[in-house]
This record gives sequence, structure tokens and C-alpha cells, in this order.
Amino acid sequence: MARLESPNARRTPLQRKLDIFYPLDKTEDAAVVSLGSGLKLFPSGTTILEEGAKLDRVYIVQRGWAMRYKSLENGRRQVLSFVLPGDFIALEATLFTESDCSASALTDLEVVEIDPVNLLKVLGQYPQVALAIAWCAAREQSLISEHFVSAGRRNAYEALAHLLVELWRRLQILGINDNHGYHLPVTQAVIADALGLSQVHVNRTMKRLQRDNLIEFNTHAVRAIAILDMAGLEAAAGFQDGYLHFTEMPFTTRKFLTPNGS
Amino acid sequence: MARLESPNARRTPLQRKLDIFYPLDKTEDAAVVSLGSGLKLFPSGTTILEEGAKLDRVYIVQRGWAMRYKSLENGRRQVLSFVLPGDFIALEATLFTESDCSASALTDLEVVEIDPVNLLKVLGQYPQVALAIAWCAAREQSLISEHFVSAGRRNAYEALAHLLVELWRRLQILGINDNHGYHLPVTQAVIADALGLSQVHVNRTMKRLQRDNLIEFNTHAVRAIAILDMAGLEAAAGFQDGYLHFTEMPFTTRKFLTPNGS
DNA sequence: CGCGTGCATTTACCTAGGTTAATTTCACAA
DNA sequence: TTGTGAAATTAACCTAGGTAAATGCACGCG
Repeated sequence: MARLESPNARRTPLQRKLDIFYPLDKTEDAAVVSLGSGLKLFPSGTTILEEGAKLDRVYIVQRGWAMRYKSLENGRRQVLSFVLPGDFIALEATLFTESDCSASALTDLEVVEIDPVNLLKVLGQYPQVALAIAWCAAREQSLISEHFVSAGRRNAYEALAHLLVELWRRLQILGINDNHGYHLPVTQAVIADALGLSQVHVNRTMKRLQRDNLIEFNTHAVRAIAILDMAGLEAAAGFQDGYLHFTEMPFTTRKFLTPNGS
Repeated sequence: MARLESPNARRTPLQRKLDIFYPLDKTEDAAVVSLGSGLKLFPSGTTILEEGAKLDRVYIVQRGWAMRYKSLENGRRQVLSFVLPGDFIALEATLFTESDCSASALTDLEVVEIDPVNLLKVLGQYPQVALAIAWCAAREQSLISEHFVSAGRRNAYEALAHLLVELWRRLQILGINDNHGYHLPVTQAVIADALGLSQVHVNRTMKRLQRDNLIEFNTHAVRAIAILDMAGLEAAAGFQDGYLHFTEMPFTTRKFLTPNGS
């Protein structure tokens, strides 16, 4: 695992993520920072992106949680992914003109805004940055596929345990979890929409996880959960972490991707 | 919609797809062809890619069907996507070293094999090709997300109708469907694993679609379905085709992505 | 022609999880 | 201190879809 050389107090979550998984050199690193133009705040609950709307900007989350989701008629909704600091929103604005899902802020959300045309320009100049960002996109794809498996083939108990472990792992990398617990700024209805369950059944299932001494949770004041028995929770989930692509290092291809071709 | 200038008898399915959605110039088009090195055949039923295995090559399907799926212990399986001619398999080999899902051939499958390192080299040389392929990847992501919605939030009747419409649309673009029907080389068990249902219930539901005069199907000899009432089937599915990204043209960014930067 | 195999089909029965509707809890604002 | 509202919790009841086990069907093969 690559370690940081410089103090990371100032580094953005995306930089920290790339430090670990896709280390870049100084110039490239600077290019990543230069992408964003000023902080923007979405208050909790705000819609960031609407299904069918024109895609004209990309965001990188600096602080807070968001979710991406699709809506069906008669109020049904499927949450596709939870967006954490260091993640992109609407990265596909570089490829599509129209969004096929919505996104909204689960907490007050601090983002950096990027013009997709400018993003493409930078990616053209810095092939390693392009690969790093493609890596981020592929990894998000990977997470969504695993959520799909939960919705399709895991029962409620397994699926919920799986989600809780996954979030803990993602937060751990960002260094924003406590020992064995984390702030989970999400209602049970949202969890239900992420797992394809009803809100009532999510409640039943969380209670059961608690009764089984795997977790403990707090729904008022600060919504939070504590994982009492990580091994047990992972076992309940049948959790295999390969899909997180945490341990493997990316393909080393620098030599094939100099700016002017081979 | 872009139309072909040259006779397309010789054009590969991927080229035809890009002709429509992401037109390339002659040099770029040639680069796409040059990617592959010789045809390879996977007989029906063969495993192409195994979860957890090393990713060392990328495939482009020329002919036949495949599926990508994830397996759980105790035999459960979730089919993530059906792979048709012109689609990639293991494109993520350019970014990850280890596969997080499996793939197998649903029919005899003709593919072209690509060395990921060579692929990256070509992408570095031809930015428009890189974008076109990124477009393909993003679109596949989009399809998987929609399947996720089916598993999570659509009932069996809606989900099955949705899948049948989607496959028809995808085949239509490739020009390999009949008027209102197509060859569907897939057992009901596989459909079940794609929708997160049991094989028995898929059978019940297909029968019901037939009884409702929306489709007709044949399970013996040549597995095939005929869509008797497309509008009705789409209505039953609540089908919205935005996620297929058929109509919108890609972002025009050529000027920002010359090989040597801006 | 008879047999085996892999699916499809059906039937009977069962349960995980949905639905509806109270009731409770807490945060917070007046 | 009380009022209000958004979630959480609980209970009662219900159904979409799962499971298990025959049975049927078409095809390939000896």
C-alpha cells in the first residue's frame, strides 16, 4: 500500500483515495486538484440531479453523504448507491447528455463542481489521471453490481448485514469511522429502497441483528450504528471483499500511455 | 442518426454499434478493428471468465450470447447482464487485476481477443476511440442499474416484460431480430437468475404474459419469443427507454482531446 | 424402438416479506 | 411546558413468490 509523503490535512478525500489505490505523481496530483472550481453546498435533502435532466456538470463530494436512485411511477424507488466523500456524482456527464438517474443529498453536502468539457481536456492531457478516474468509475460499477446481488439473491438479513459491512469498509478507508461504529445518516426507509425491502421489514431486520448481538444502533439524535461483532456480521452477510478492489494494485501501464501515444 | 457510408457486410457488430452511437473517422475506425487478434470460439456452456481469476484479456463478442454473473455459496446466482454481439467481456481488465464476476457462453460464442495492455496503448493514441469505448462501458453500467431496479422494485410480471422489451431493442439495433420476435437462447432458470426469481415463477409469469396476449414463446427446438403486442408489453413493463441511451448523441469533444493534450 | 437427459410445466403447499395502521419516541420550536 | 412532526416501532394480517415433487416433452443416442 502506498503511503502519503506529505501531511494529508489538506488533501481532498479523492486525493486520499487515489493515494491508496492509484498513486499519481506530483503533476498529475495537481491536475486532479485543479479540476474543481470552488466549493458548493447542497443542504440535506436537496436534489442534486434529476432523472432525465441535462447533464452539464460533474461533482466530487468533499464532505457528507448523498445517494443515487431511480424512481418508478407510484412512488417506488431504488437506491443504486450511497455516495461518500471522494466519490463522483454524474461522472457520466462526460459521455451522456441526459441523466438516467437522480441524486440527492442525505446530509449537508459539500461538493466541488467540474465542467465536463474541462474534465475531458485534463484527462486527455494526463493519461494516468484518466486511468485513475476510470478506476473510480469501474469500482463504483462493481459496488452497484454487488448491491444488485443483494436485491436479487440475498435475504433481508444477509443483505442488510452486507450493506453495513460495506459502508464500514468504505468509511474506514476515508478514516471517518469510529472504532467499530459510524454515523449512518440515513432513514430506514432509505435503507429499504437500497435493498429492495419495505421500511417495516428493515426495522424488523435491524432489530434482529441487534438481538443477535451483531450490531447496536441509534435512530434518534445522531443516527449511528456500532458493529459489536464484525466477524459475525461478515459471516451473516457472506461478505467477500474482492468486489471492493481494496487490496489489488492497478495495472501498471504508465509506459504505454504517454501523452503523445506509445 | 449517422448512417453507414460503406457496405456493412464486413463490419463487426462493435463497429456497427459505434457507427450509430459514436461515429469515428477512418483512422479511428481502423484502430478499433486492429484491437482484436484472431477469432476465438467458446462452445455453448463454456466458462469464459471466473470470479476471482486473474484478468489478463478482454473480449469483444462477434456472434452469439453470453452472460455475466456472480455466484453465492449454496448455489445462488445473480445474472448481471446478457452479453450480445458488439459487447465487451472483461473490459475492466484494463483497470483491475482480478475479476469480480464470472462469464459464460449461452450459445456457441465467437469472440475477438484483446491484450489489455495493447488496448490501453491504442486508447492512449486515439482519444476518440477511448471515449467511444468508455461510452460502451457507461452504457452497460446503465443497463445493469436498470436490471437492479427490476430485481429490487418491480414485480415478476413487470420485470419479465421489461427484460423482454430490452432484449428486443438491443437486438433490433444489431439487426438480428425478426419482425416482432427473436431467438432467446436462454433457459427459464437463467432468466430467473437474471430477475432474482425462481425458475418456477418465471414459468408461471411467462405463461401469464402469453395468456394476456402480449407474447408467444417456444421452449423446445429453437427457443424463441414473439412479441404480439409491443405497446402492451411496454406498458406492462413501465418501460422507459432513456437508460438505453439510444437517441442522444455523445458529447462532442474532439477538439479537446488531441493526442498531445489541448 | 426404447431409454436417458435436460427443460418446461403443473400442482400443492409454505414463508419471507409486504401492507396497513396504530402507537411510541425523541428533537426541537414556540 | 407543551405541541408538532418525522421516524421508528409494533402488531395483525395478507400475498407474491419460493420450494418440493411429480409429470410431460422433445430430442439424441445406441
